[in-house]
Parts: sequence; C-alpha cells; structure tokens
Amino acid sequence: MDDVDRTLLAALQHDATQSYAALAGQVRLSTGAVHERVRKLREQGVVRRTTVDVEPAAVGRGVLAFVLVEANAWMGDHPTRDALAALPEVMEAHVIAGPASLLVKIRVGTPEQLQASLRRLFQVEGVTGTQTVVVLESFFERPLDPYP
Amino acid sequence: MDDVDRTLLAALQHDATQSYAALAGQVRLSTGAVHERVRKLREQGVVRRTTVDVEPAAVGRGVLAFVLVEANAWMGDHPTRDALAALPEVMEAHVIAGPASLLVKIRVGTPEQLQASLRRLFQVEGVTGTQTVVVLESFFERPLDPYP
DNA sequence: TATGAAATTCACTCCGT
DNA sequence: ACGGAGTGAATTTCATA
Repeated sequence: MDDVDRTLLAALQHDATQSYAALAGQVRLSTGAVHERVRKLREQGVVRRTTVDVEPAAVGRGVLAFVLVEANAWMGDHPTRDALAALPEVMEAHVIAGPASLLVKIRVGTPEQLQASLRRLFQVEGVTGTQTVVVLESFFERPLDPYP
Repeated sequence: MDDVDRTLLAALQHDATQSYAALAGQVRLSTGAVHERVRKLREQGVVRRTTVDVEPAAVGRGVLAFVLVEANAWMGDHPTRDALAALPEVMEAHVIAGPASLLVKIRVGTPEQLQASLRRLFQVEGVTGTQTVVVLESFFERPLDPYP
C-alpha cells in the first residue's frame, strides 16, 4: 500500500470504467504493472467490489431516514443482524455506543412506507423504542478518500 | 424503467465488472439490447457512476461515527455545505428534521482523529453543539435494492 | 515488481427487422 | 426496441529483466 496504490484507489472510485491505459498514464506506469497492482488490491480485499451508484429517487426510494433503536437486551448478535438484513429498506445497521443500541439507515419511497418500516423494526426481538431522524436534504454522500 | 432494467441494476450493483454478454444471459436479451439499456440508464442519471468499494480499515479509516450537529441558525445552505465538504473525513452530510440541524457521517483512523474532527465541526459557522454516536460494529452496509 | 508484446475477449456500432 | 455480425480497443497472460 503505497502512494501509487492510493492514487489508483482514488481514480477507480471516481470512475471505475476507465481503462488500464488511462490509469497507467496517471501513475506513470505500464498497463501491465497497473493491472497487477489492481489485481492485488482486489485479492487483498482492499477493493471489495466494483459497483454502480444508483440514484435512489429513480428507483422509488427518495425518502431517507436514520433510526436510533433502543432495546432491552444486548442486540449486537447475529439474530438481530439477520432480522434487520431481512428488511430490504434497511441500507445500513450499526451497533453503537451512546444513547441507543443500534443505528439503522433506511431508504423508502414515501412517508407511509417509513411508518410501515418503523412498525417492522418494533417487531424485531428486544426492540423497545425508536428515535427517527428524517432527512430533508442530503448535502453529499461521497466515497472514501484513500489519503491519510 | 421496467423489470429488466431493475434486474440489470441489481446485477451491476453486485458486480459491475461483468461483461454485457453475462448480463444479457441473466435477462435473456442480446448483448446489443443490454448495451443500449445500460447506456440509457447512465444517460438518464439512474446510474450515477461506476465505482469501487474500498475497505475503510485498509486505508486507515477504521473508526466510524455519526454526529448530530446543533446550530443557532439555519444550516441548510451552501456555505455550510462547502464547509463540511472541505473536511475529508465527512463522508455524508444531511439536513434533518428532528433533534438537531444536521447529521454527518465520519470516518477516521483513530479516536484521537475523531476528537480532532469534532473540533473542526465546532469551528463551522453557527455550530453550537454536537452529539456523537460511535459505531462499535457495522452489521452491514449494502447497495440499494432496485425492487419496489 | 516492472516492461513490452502477443493472444484473447470484449465494447461498441451499424444495419436489418 | 431487439438481434446479429463486424471492427477496433481493451483485458489478460507471459517472457524477460
């Protein structure tokens, strides 16, 4: 993991469709060398996968909310994880230190669907309360800057 | 935007490196037809870009926190946005309805860097307080499911 | 680990339907 | 909108240093 790798990661995050030749130009290396470096970054798990970024509103998921979930028992275990993973509107789920047990990020299409989602959250074993933060506008959501 | 497009979006989110021939097989269409559909999804902005998913811990950003930012003035304007965008550790910034004005997602390397980041947040014009939620473990972070 | 070139596969375009 | 074929460009592999 040197500066060349970090430059490659930044370039790939910005546009993963560019050719190895284009990447090679940015780091002054041959295409073969860049190919090998990217292969290793994938192999090591530094690059987890190549994806596309989908506009949420275009697929009927224009409502974003964060929910703090309170519980009467320890929720940092896998049954909880699986219960949350079964809800497709839950984009992220984190075990937290602070005023609640879990923090989940939810994307739905309408306020009614948000209400329905909260109802489902309450049905998860151990959940005793929720505090919902509704997003009015997202300033930005951006990829990780690989520079320390 | 029909079921074929949604299937293509899901497939591309799972692995954007696969060939058009492989995508075509999943939707029982020719490579030419798939190529045209994906081109239109990009053109319409449904697909915003193609990126790589980088493991945060591998680039020295293993500490995740969410911060509720309280303010003494309306913060839903662009000077605020720009001030937050200037902080590379801020991954997301949202204007919210609820107990605070903004919600930001932060990735840093160490608890010390988190402290330094909070100090910088306080220096943003109008900020009067923060409530920090530190993530102990992330259950999952996943892409948008394009099915309604 | 890098280079440069060879071999193979793929993206992209065009045209017919 | 879809299918199929053709062409140029890309990925991928390999020999060499």
